Amino acid sequence: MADIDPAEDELTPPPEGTGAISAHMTPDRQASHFKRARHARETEIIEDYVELIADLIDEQGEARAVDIAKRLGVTGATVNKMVARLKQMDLVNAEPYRSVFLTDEGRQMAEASRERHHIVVALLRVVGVDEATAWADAEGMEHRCSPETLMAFKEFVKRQKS
Amino acid sequence: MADIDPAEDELTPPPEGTGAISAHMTPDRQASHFKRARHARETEIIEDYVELIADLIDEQGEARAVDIAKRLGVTGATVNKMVARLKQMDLVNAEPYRSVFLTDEGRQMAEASRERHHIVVALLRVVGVDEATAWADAEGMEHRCSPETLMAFKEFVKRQKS
DNA sequence: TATGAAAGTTAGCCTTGACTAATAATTTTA
DNA sequence: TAAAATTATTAGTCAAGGCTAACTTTCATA
Repeated sequence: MADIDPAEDELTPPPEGTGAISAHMTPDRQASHFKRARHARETEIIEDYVELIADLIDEQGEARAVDIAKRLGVTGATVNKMVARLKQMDLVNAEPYRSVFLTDEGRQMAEASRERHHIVVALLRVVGVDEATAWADAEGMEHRCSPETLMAFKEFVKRQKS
Repeated sequence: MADIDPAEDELTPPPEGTGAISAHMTPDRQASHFKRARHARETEIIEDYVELIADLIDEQGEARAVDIAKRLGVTGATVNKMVARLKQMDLVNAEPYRSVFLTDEGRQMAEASRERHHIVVALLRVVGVDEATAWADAEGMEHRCSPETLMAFKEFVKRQKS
């Protein structure tokens, strides 16, 4: 869990757009995009776990490590370690040999994550991506859309449907 | 650098869609999505470096470690280590204390990556995302779109413009 | 209720991608 | 051309997120 410094605007004047860097881009601004991307990479695994735990609870009443492992395609040991981390972050409650439950904070994260997921799927469907691909691709994309982009997706989907 | 097994279809019948898992989804299929996502996370850093090196070469004639570091927002040491890895992967040519150049393979990857980037930006613009946000978000999203989705984006943008 | 299978835990290892600090090479410039 | 400044390299550290193997606990059932 690292950086992301928000105060990285208003810098040197933008370079003329000869190369691949576009007009509104500066090295520092670009650096902050990459920092954002690194941050997203760090949080998305957490979000995947939390969202999946929510799914399991809603579907089966509880989230067992073995099911988490199965769905994520990782070993039980990995799940165990990760759940410990989630617990430390106060996203889940977990006792040894018992299944995993979400804290309020965890539930909130799961809901948010799930909503983003659905919005991305809806957008993909609207622009012509087939169902299966939409679900597959949304898995990765949902974590990388800013609130602005998600809002735009939502609006756009709504417009298309009317 | 890991797995991704393609042969993960045609499994147990899909569960009834009561919970968050959708009709066409099975644990195994979901697992393969997550495996895909993990794989994407591994490759996207490589792609970011390669694309950036191409940008620098096109803009300034060469890619120096110090510039790569500046734009990526990492230290020189990190760049150094990463360049060594890229070299080992035959994506770049690099000699000690000299700047970095792309191999044919690297150049090819950069072009592909850049094209994806532009398609995603175009799509985002079309659905109403503002320029700056589009560039920022595309940075992360470009690596997570399947060829099918990118094709759909391309088609959709073309349709909207006519 | 004993026991064996299934699930959970723990320890130890590996790779990635970041970092800092120290050192070396190269460039710039006085 | 030397000294100073910049840039590159190397060594060592760290956390994350995987893994396997060995072990313990739980639970279903014979």
